[in-house]
Amino acid sequence: MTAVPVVPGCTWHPGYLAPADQTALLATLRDLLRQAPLFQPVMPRTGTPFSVRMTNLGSLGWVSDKAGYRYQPHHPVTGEPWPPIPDAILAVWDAVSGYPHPPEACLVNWYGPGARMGLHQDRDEEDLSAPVVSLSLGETGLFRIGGTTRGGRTVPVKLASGDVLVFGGIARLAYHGVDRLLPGTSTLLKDGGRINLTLRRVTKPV
DNA sequence: CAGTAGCT
DNA sequence: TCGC
Repeated sequence: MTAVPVVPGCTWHPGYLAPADQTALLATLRDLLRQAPLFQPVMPRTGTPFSVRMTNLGSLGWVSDKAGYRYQPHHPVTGEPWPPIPDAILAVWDAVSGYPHPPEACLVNWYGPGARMGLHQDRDEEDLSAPVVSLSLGETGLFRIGGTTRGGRTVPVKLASGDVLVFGGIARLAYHGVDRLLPGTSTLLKDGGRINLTLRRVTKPV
């Protein structure tokens, strides 16, 4: 498996998932999205909506609303527990994370045309010793990752469908985001757009 | 168009 | 301040 270093602590696995596996995973996701529909998060305090829609799988899911960022065990709209993380996704974590405990959260970010994600840190987890594992499906996203402070150099990565990105260790708190999508770069999603699955360990294992 | 300041 |  190709492992491309991006910045120290961050490794890119281009084409990790074969096209047939991407199609199968997408079918699984579509089924799960019926149980845990996409919702539109908003920024704390201001209520400014995100341009991505999201949902979660796993025992804990990341949400953002006017009260703040947090992990919670239930869907904010339906009140139902998040569906379990499918085995095909857990297998990716097992293969690339180097972490001996399963992820608790699989954040599903759905990028429609024009959606983006400003530079930010993932820092709402209690266990920062586990890496963040990201899996891309659909159109290529212009991803960017830098250091642990704003204002430093950042490195662009074109994350295509099937790519896996891992950032942990010194890169666990790296600023990262998605500038924009490259339209027409994938036919996996009929209407275009991109799905990003982000796997995280939230609590410290007992 | 990338990167950042500055906003509320 | 995971947006603009």
